Amino acid sequence: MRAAPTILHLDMDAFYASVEQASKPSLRGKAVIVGGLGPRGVVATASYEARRFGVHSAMPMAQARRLCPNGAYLIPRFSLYRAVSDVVMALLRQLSPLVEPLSLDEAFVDLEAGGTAFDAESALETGQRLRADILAATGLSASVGLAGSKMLAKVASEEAKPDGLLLIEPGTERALLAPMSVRTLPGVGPATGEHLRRAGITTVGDLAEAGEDELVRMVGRAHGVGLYRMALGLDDRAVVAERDAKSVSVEDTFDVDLHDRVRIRNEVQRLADRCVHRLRESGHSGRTIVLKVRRYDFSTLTRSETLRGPTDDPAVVREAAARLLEAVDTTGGVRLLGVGVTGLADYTQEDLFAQSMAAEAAAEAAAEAATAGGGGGPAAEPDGAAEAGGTGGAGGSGGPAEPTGSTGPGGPAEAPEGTGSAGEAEPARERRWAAGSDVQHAVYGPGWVQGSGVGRVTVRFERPGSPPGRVRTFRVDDPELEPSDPLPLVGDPAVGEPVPEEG
DNA sequence: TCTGGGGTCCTCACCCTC
DNA sequence: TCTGGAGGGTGAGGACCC
Repeated sequence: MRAAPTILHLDMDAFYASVEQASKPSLRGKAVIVGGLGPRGVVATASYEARRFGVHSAMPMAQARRLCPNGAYLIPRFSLYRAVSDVVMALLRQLSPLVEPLSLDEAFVDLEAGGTAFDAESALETGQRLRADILAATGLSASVGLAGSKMLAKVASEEAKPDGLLLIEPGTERALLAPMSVRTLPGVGPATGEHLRRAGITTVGDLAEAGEDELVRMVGRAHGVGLYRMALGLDDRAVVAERDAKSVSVEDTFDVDLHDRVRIRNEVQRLADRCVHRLRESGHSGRTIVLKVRRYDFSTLTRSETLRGPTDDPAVVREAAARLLEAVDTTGGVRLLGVGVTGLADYTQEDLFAQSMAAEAAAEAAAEAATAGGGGGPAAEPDGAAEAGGTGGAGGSGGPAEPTGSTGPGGPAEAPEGTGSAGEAEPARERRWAAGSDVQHAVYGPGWVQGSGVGRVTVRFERPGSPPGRVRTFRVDDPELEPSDPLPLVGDPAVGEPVPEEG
């Protein structure tokens, strides 16, 4: 029996760029590129207009600017994207409790589990209604794929893009997949694609013909078996609503390579603090600390250390990261540093310590209450507190040090939370306005920064739903100009108001 | 003007224990 | 007592995804 095509894959079209176009009416129909604007930035998303110039995600910004010199280049506004994503995910959850978000703009939905679809016809209806609902709620277009498995639903939505819907009828999978490039399949990236190409395998049909044994020989057990099954259109992975995070990390690429060892150490400490901040926000602690270093030549290495128990203590993570850094040669320069924590838990070593102390205290109290002078002491060592002597860590630099009893609960006061730059008092600095960011002017109202430089900032005054607005230029320190929060794309009560023409 | 950030999963090597 | 193999934990790196 074949599975009914009731797995839905939703993919918002050019999400970040589309949100920017919806929020900035003057950019509709124009090439919009969202990404890092620094000297080492890359493209996160390009609008379909920009893609016509050859711009695509993960491309270096400098290259994008050469290909599309007249595009609008904007920094990402994640808070707005997250808000829009929440609206979309809520619509999906009305269809089924089994919604598996993959990112802000993508998700799988098991329609059958939600009772909203049971065959091709009802699935198509649901998909069309969903696209209409998303458009009404956000003003954005989405593509929908429907099939009997996650892999095929994703292939379908990819084929449906942009702004389309495609259902893969059960029984037609193999014929549909056969002529497609191997790169269509999830898990086949540039390296595997090239590996297969050298063996004369370029299409999904070639993969199926090669056979499982050959694929396992070429790309390894897990990957080979998976590829072969996908080539046959087989995929029985379930839609999973809740996934536990497995790691938390932060990293920074520097505009220019760092050479100064002291500066590098300081950056690692800052990253460790940021990482712990994120770790705590997510309600986790972790046992393995990972330091990532990308050197001047783009070679990347990681060093890790596993502690005896999970921690969310900034001092412990900082010390571990510092120890790991000591073992890394940074001569020549460092372009990226990162600190991460894996082996996540929802308790800490300190919790266990506190538990064992409480258990001991209770045992002592009980013993005292009994006051039978025998004094056998607490019988059982609480297993959380019992620590085997050797850490068994081979090789490494001195073995993992203990999670410093000295930095107990509460953590050190000097740990800066968040990303703030070194907390020295600085003289008043020229205000900086990032392209694409939201502003509010006392006279002209809401707008966004189109560009800035030589002491001037250019602002376009428009809002979602308004006609394209006018551009005005101000001094960067104009007191009437303030940064502001993004406006909602749909349902902004002020949208009816005209944008002031003259001031 | 080369190549972000935050993840997941897999593989391999090495060491240790049973 | 010695030896070999299985299997787990750890550390490092690579590929991939959005």
